[in-house]
Amino acid sequence: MQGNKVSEQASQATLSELRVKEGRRGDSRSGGGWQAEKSALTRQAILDAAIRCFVDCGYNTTTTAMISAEAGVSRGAMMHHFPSRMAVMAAVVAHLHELRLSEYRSLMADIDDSSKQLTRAEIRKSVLAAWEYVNLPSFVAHQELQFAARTDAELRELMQSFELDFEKQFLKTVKSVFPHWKSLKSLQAAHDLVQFVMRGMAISLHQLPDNEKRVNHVVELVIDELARIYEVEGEVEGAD
Amino acid sequence: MQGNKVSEQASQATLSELRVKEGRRGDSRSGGGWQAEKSALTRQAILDAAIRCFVDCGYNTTTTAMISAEAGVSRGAMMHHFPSRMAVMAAVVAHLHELRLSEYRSLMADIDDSSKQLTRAEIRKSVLAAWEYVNLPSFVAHQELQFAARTDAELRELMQSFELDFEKQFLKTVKSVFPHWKSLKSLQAAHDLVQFVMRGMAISLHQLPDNEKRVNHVVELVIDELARIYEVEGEVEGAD
DNA sequence: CATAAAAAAAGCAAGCTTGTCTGTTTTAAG
DNA sequence: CTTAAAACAGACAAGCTTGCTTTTTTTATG
Repeated sequence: MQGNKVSEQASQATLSELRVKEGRRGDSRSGGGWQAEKSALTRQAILDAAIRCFVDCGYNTTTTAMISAEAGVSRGAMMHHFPSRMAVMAAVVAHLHELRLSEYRSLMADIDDSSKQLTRAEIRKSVLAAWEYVNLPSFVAHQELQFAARTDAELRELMQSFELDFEKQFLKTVKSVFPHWKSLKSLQAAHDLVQFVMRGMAISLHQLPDNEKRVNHVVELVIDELARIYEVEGEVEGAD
Repeated sequence: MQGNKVSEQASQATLSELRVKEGRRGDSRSGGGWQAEKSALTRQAILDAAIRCFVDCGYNTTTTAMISAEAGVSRGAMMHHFPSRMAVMAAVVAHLHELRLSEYRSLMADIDDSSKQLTRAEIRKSVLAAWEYVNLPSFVAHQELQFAARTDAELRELMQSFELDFEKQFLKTVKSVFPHWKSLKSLQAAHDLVQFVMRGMAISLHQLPDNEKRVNHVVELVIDELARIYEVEGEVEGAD
């Protein structure tokens, strides 16, 4: 039905390499348990492989065989860790939850915080960070899941709690980066504006011409608008 | 794999009704050819059914059997009109191209045009029209196609020319509604901003809480920004 | 009415995906 | 060394989807 090839051998070797890196036998100086460690290792390999599959082939067309091949493990081994396809998806959802938060925080960490006043340069950095963020594999993979969840009740229910928590943590991160933005209401709206624009661009850019110029122009508009919001409402405490 | 039911009998009867409405036999007073008309009728029924399937079950999980059942025709009949699954998709793409343009123009037609100066009320109307637009079944169905096209080369190539033309017609419509917006460059950017935001909201709103309030707030921000852009650049001819 | 063509309906084989089942290897423990 | 459990590998049947083929019905035409 579809012929997207995932990275052929790029990551097949990863698991093996990690295995030998750990010392192949009897070398369980790691104390606690080499078995558990190995188990966690293949688990991670499967989860990472699933993310790559989502990015390259999409959620629906990703088969269990595809994931196991990409991870470099047999289907049997995979079914041992995850008894069903949906079990893999559930684990991926949880994995992406942490990964995305971590990556976003990392991107936002580059912004000069704790300055007394919020400058336009910092706003710009945060918008560009958001743009980088939606171009990460983790975001694309999550987008595949979220999009599929629209018409997949089981997946939707599975993701629901994670989505809620992510929203909370996401906004929390923004607040910590912009502690001088007083009005929570306007900050929420500004955050939403940025996220909506970024998501819309991330989807549209795949097959549009001149996307770079258009994206840059819209990014500038968003920066302008954020600066305006901050001026008007951001400094006034209890304005809402 | 997934249990979304499309409207059970809502549209099964549609085709039959249309058929009897036309007079069942010998009543070919329509002159030119009842056969061709009937053929076009089932064709339309299949296309409309496919759109409903996309909205309810998504592109990937929509099977040929699903479409034919929803359209109220046998799979054999469907294969007669469209020799393969992808042939149906190609026809749907072409159909949606016209449908979406028509619906968007209809939504934008409510705006008081030909007024000498662009008012904030008109800007508001256009933004709300864009929001209505992305909530139409036609848009959702197209979004399913476009999203699937990211990882489906065949579908992507199929849609490419339509996407380009749609962009052109889309912007053309905007220009005709806002003839007083002088700077084409800023109009393009404003249009992009609105589209990106709307697309982002349309995707996000499916599983977020308080979406209505948040959407409304962001809509207001976009209106503010558009008004600002129009003030700054819109009136100045040849500013770009 | 007869005939050819179009349209519609139904059946069938091939391929793919999932989940389970059985067998083998590796690790931990006595 | 032996044994139990975990991890791994591969094979299998069941179900579904697609596209093709065959048969029947409907329409157009002489």
